[in-house]
Amino acid sequence: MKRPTQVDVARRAGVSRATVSYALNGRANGQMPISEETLQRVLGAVKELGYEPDVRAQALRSGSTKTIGLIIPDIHNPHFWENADGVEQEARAAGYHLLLSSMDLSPEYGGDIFKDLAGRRIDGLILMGTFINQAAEAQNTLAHLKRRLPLVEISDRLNGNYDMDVVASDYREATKEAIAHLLSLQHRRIGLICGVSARELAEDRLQPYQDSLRAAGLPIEPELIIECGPTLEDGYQAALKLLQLPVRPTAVIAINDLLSIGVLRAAGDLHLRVPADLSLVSYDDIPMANYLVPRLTTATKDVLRLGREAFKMLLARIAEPDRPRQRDYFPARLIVRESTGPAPL
Amino acid sequence: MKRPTQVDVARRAGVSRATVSYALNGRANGQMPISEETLQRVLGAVKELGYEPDVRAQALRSGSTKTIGLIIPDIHNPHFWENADGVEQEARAAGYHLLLSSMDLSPEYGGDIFKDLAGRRIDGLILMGTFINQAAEAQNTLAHLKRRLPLVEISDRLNGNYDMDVVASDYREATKEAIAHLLSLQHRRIGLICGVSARELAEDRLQPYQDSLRAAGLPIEPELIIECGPTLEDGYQAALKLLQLPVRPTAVIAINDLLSIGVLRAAGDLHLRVPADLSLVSYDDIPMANYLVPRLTTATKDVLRLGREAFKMLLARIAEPDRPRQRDYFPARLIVRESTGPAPL
DNA sequence: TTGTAGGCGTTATCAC
DNA sequence: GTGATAACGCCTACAA
Repeated sequence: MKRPTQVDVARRAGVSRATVSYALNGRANGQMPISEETLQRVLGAVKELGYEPDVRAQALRSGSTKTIGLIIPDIHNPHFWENADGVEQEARAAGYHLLLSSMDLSPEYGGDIFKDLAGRRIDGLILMGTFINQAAEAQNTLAHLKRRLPLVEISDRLNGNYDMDVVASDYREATKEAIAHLLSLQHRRIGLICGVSARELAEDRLQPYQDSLRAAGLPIEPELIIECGPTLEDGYQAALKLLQLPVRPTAVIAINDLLSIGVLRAAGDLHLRVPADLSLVSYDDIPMANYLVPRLTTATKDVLRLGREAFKMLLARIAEPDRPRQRDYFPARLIVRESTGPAPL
Repeated sequence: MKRPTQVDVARRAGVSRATVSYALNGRANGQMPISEETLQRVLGAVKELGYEPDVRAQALRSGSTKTIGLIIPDIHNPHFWENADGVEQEARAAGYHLLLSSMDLSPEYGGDIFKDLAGRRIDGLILMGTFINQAAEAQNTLAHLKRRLPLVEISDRLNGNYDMDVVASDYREATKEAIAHLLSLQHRRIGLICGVSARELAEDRLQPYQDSLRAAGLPIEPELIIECGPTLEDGYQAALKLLQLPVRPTAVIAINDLLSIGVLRAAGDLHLRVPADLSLVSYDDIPMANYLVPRLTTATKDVLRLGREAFKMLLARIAEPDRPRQRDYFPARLIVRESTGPAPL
């Protein structure tokens, strides 16, 4: 069963193809006036035939696909879903589609997305995480990209290397808050579980962690900082190692809530109670964080909003490719719940 | 900066457009032989110019977009993400893209996907969950759809209403196992938290729950069955209600692991220990289930495999639209971990 | 082995 | 106001 095309509609309505096109879109632009009667005839024919414009042809002709790409670092972390949610909400409202790709699925820099956009399938791209910065090769690709494609970054720094639009929100201040919080609870040995898919993703926590400790006159002990991967198991193993140190830390900062679930599990295995024996702070405030036992003390970004703003920015750049670079910053803050308490004696 | 097209490549290589096309695709079919030398010239030109075929034009011409749709019921449940993962893995390998849509994002039957396919943007569609069956209107839409579009269902029943390919896996047997497990632990009051986005999604647990209890000579008490929504908070509230009943159940079955997290939280709030005071069984075996405290006793489907098989089936149907209906069944089973134990006295 | 020509369904530019 | 006609970039008979 073949689908009806504009030609069929035109025939059915007794007009030409061009007229059909005008009747359907031209009106919106207020450009081409169409007589009310023809309009109705066309619309009628459209309905009778169940005609739907072919997006592919439209895209080919108009150059725009009404689709944007979104690259996230790790599809298994709920944190990034929320972000995608925000982008999607806004995109949907604007009539755009979302092509989601995750770095851990397609390791070589979201290969598929890049291929897609090379085939002009997307009108713009939102990148999450400055980790793209790491490799020189990626730098090149990106610089190259920026010339052909509207790009927005959701980042943890306002001024990355590229001259591109950015919606930023970092955990620097929140980390200072967190350390201050732990210090005020008399913690002096504070471990850090640094498990992300790329090192750069953790800079905004690693740095202030060290700074704050130094500022408090505490030593930075390498054995207290564990780098690992981004999975639950990674968090679990890292915590196991950390908590079996000769002198156990009394508090642990895990770099995200997902890892924290692994930490809680490790604490359980070692018969440590949280927060009585061990305090735990993490980041992201994923929906689950407030339902775990204990509820997590965690830092939060308004991640939904971040996504929405990123899309708005992208849309603006699509509309006006030469506008000046935009930047936006949203603060994060610490939410104290139940996983932190006074250090054991 | 305009992108290079086939014409540019042809000019650069000193051949005609057709030759370029043959050099790039014809070879695969073994149809059109091309001299090695020309091939190299073309490939060289492609590389120099950084030419990438325009997928839109290819799609328009060939009628195929190499993209399939996937509709999942609830984007916030990790369980469905894993499923999508399976589909994506297989799809990627076959050079297909995935357009993901979730019922809770676009309530009217994955509106976007349907629009996409109307605009011929997808070559096939995978549906998750027989819940689509519910409304008569949806029935119609679907029957209509099946005529134009390869369709595969990932379902909990082998024989749905439509004559369409299906990859099935239900929790019937696993539920019987679960109840038997609980009964053997001396539980006699077993609550059920039935929180899904659509009632039909729970049939394979609700039914055997009742059957098994009856078979064991136990009454079906309506107050022990709570229906609620699919979110963490829903699970939490439902559990709170259930656990504050005049005569408390000693065991609870939550219809999925996400809800279970809410249940654990509620138990915590009421100072009930799991499994000492309360046993908990759930379903899906999301990655987190094995890291929660306590680790969840839960039923598992090989959900990754389900996704992969579904895609393979879809691909086969795309290739051969009139092949006989295919069905596949994969069993689920119960994994006993730490959240179940002997009933308190 | 390679080139020519026509068409996929739309939209934009002209005349009428 | 409306109707031809030419692109958009690619694929594929068919002819050379």
